[in-house]
Amino acid sequence: MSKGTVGGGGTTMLRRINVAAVLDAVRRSAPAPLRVAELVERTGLARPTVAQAVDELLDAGWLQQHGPDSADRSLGRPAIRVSLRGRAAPVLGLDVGPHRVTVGVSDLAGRKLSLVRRSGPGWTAQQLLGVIGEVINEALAEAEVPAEDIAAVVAASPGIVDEHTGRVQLVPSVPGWSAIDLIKHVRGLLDCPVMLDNDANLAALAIAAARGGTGTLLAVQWGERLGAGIVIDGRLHRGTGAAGEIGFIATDTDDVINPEDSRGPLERAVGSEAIAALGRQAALDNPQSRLAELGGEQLDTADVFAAAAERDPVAQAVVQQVARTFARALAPSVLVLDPTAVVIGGGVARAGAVLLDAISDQLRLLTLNHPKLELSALAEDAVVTGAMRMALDEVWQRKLPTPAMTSTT
Amino acid sequence: MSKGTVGGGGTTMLRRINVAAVLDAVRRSAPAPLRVAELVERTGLARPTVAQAVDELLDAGWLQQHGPDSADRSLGRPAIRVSLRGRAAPVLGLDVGPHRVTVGVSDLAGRKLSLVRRSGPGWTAQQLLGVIGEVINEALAEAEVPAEDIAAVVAASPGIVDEHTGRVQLVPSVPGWSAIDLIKHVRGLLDCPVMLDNDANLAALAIAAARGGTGTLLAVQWGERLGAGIVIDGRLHRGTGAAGEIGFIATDTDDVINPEDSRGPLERAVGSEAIAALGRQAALDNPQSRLAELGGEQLDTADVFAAAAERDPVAQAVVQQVARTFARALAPSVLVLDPTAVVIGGGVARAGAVLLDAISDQLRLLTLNHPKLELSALAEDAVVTGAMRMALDEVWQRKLPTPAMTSTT
DNA sequence: GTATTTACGAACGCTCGCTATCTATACTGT
DNA sequence: ACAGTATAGATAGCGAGCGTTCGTAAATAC
Repeated sequence: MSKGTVGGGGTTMLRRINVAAVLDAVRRSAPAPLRVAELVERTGLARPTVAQAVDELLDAGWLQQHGPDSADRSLGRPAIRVSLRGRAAPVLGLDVGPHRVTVGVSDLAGRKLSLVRRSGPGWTAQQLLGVIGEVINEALAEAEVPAEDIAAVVAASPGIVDEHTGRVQLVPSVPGWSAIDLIKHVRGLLDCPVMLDNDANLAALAIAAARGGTGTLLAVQWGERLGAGIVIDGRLHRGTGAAGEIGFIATDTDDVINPEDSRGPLERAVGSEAIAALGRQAALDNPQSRLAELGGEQLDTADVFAAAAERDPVAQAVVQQVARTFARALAPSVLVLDPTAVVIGGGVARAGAVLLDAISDQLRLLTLNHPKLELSALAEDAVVTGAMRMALDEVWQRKLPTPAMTSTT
Repeated sequence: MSKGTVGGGGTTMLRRINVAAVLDAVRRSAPAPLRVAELVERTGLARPTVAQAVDELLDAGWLQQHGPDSADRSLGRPAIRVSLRGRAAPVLGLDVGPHRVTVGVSDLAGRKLSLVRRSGPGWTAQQLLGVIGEVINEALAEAEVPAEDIAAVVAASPGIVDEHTGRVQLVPSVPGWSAIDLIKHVRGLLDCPVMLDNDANLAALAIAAARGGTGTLLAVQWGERLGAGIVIDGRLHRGTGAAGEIGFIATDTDDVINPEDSRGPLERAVGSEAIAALGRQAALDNPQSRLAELGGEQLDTADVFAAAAERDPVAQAVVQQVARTFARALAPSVLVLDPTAVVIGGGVARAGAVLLDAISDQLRLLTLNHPKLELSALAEDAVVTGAMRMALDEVWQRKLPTPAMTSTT
C-alpha cells in the first residue's frame, strides 16, 4: 500500500481491472440497461465477481439500478438491471469565438444535457471572459448539474494550439485574447482538468464519434477559414501540433506561404469570402444571369450555390472552379492519408449537393481509393460536441485504468 | 479454465500480467542485463513476485542468466543478472523484388543475426519461389537458427497490399507473380504466422524504429517508383490500405490519374528515370556543361547529382526543378500530417545533400512547421529491417498480453 | 577473522476470484 | 388455487497469487 507505483500490482489491482471491465461493458451498451447475466457473458467473469463489482459501482454512484423490465415477459425471477448513471461525472464543452460563445453539458453516456449559445457583436477579451462565465452558469443550471460535479472541461479555440501548455499561436481576431487566461478563468470557476484544443480538431472528433468506431477520417471545416481535423481509429492526429492546416496549401504554382499572414493561399482562393468575390465578379461580367438576379449588390456565398442549384451556368462555372481548386489542393493528402471518409463542415457545407458533387467528380480524377465524401450532419454544434466528446474521453481514460504496457518502443 | 474468454479473469491472469511486466522491463533495457533488484524497482512489484516470474521465464527460455558482473566491485553478495534470450523467438524478414531477394533473421532483442542477399537478372515467378527458399535456408544457417524456431515472418511486396487477405493490387513487374503463392510457399517452409506488407510501409517502420519512439514520420522511398510510409507513434498508418501512394500525386494543373497506369504523375515527373531523362535533355542542350562531360551518352541519375555537387549550373537547374516539383507535391501532405520528420530513402537518396538542401529550401516556402528533412541511414536494408521489425512487433504483441480494453468507442 | 553489506530463499497471512450450492421470485399449466 | 419450473440473486468453501517478514548465503572492508 505504500509504493503504489503504476503498472503492476497485487490483487487489489486485479479487482480494479475487473471493476473497470464491468463498467466498460455497461458503457458500451449505453444507454440500454444491462442485466447482470449479460454482464457475466460480456466480461467473461464469474457471476459473484460481477455482482460485487456492480455493488461497488452502485455505491460509488457510477451505476444506477432499474426496476425489472415491464416489457420483458420472460420466465423466472425478473432480473434487476443497471445502467450508467450519467450524472456521476458530467463534462462541459466550450466553443469560444469572437462573436459567439457556446457551452454544452453532457453526461457520461454522451447524452447532451444542455446547450446554451450566446451571440454578440464583438466583445473585448475582458467582456468575453465575463460572458463565458455567464453562459457556463446558464448551461449548468439548465442541465441541473452543480458546478462541482463537472469532471472535465475542454475548450475550443481557433488557431494552432499547443496541446500541453495551452498556448496558442496564430491568435484569432479578438484583441488581447489569450487562451491561457481562458484556461485560468475556467479553472477558477470549475475545479477540474481543463484542456484546450483546436476547433477543427474537435469538430473532427465529434464527426468521427457520430460515424462510429474505426477508420481514418478527414474532417474539413470550410468557412472564411479552412482547417481540418484528422481522426484515426478514434484518436486525434495532431502531428507536432499543427496538423490539418489545409488553409495554407498552395494553389498556384508560384504560391509561397507567409507564416505571418493570418490566411493561407487556399483560404484566399476558396474561403467563403473568396467564393462570394468570385460570384460578384461573375455577376458583373454576366448581368443577365440568374446569379446577378439573385444576388444583386450584396451577393453572398449562399447566392452562388443557390444559383448553381438552379442550373445557372454562370454560377455553375464558379462552383466548378471552386471545387476544382479545392479538390486539387486536397487530393495529395487524400492519397497520402487514404481516409475512409472526407467530411465537409462549416458554413460552406450548407451549399449542399451542388458543391459536394462537383468536388467528388474532381477528386475521383485525382485519387486511387475514392473516400466517401459527405457533409457534416452536426452543423454548428460540431465543435461543442467534439469538445464534450474529448472531455468524456479524458474522464473515461482516467476512470478505466489501462493496466500497464502502452508504447511499442 | 473452460471459458478462457479474453478480457478479464482471475489470479492466473494476474500472474500473466506480472510476468509480462517483468519481461517487458527486461526488453526495454535490452541488451543490458538486469539485476532482480532493478526489476523490482522498475516494475513496482514485490521481490518474490519478480523472482517467481524470472524463474518461470528462465524455464520457458525467454530469459538467460548471466554470471555476476566482474566489473562491478560493489559490496555484498553479487547479484544474479538476467537478460533477454534472443534466440527464444527469432523472426525472419523477407524483401522480394524482381531482381533481388533479401532475407534477414533477427533475434527478439532486435539484433540482426544474419542478412543474405541474392541478385539475379529477372527470375520467373516459379524460379523466384525456389530462390526464396534457398536464401531463407542460407540465412537460417548463417544465423544458426533451426527453421522451427522462427516465430514470425513478414514479407515485403511492392504494390498495394490488403493487410489481411494478403492480396496485392497493382502487381509489380514479375509476370505470374502472386503474393498469395508467396505466403503459401513460406508457410510451407516455416510453420508460423506469415504476414505481408507494402515495402514502403516496412521501410518507414524501420526508419521510425531507428529514430526511436514517438512522433509522426513520413518516410519516402524514392527510386524509379515513389512511395511513402507513415508511422505515428510507432504504429503504421495504412488508411484503407493504400496510404502513402505519393507517386500518384498530380504535378501539373491538368494532370489526371489513370488507375490502370503502373506509374503516377509524380513518378513520371521525378522518378529516377525521369531525372535521368531531364539530365540527358539538359546535356544535349548544353554540350559544354560538366553534366555532358560526366554523363556522356549513357547519362545516369547519379551523374546529374554528381555534376550538381560540382556546382555545374546546368545540373543544378535540373536538380532545382526536381526538388521544386517534389516539394510542391509533398507540401500539402506535410501541412496536413505535420510530421516530426520527413526521411528520404531509396536510390535517389544517394544524391545526398545537393538534393536534400534544394528540397528543404522549397519546402520551407510552403509549410508552417518545417519538419526535419533527413536521408535514410539504412540504405538498401531498410525494407528487410522493417520486415523484421514488424515481425518482432507481432511476436511481442502476442507474448505480452495487453489486458483488455482497447478501442475508445 | 569479524563485521558489514547486499542479495537470495522460504514461510506466513491477506485479498481476490471461481465453483458449487442454496434461496428468492414470477410465470405456467392443470 | 396450487404445484412445477425456470431464471436470478445470495452465500460458503476452495485455490491461487501477491506482499511482508524473517532467515541464510556470499562477497568486501577493516
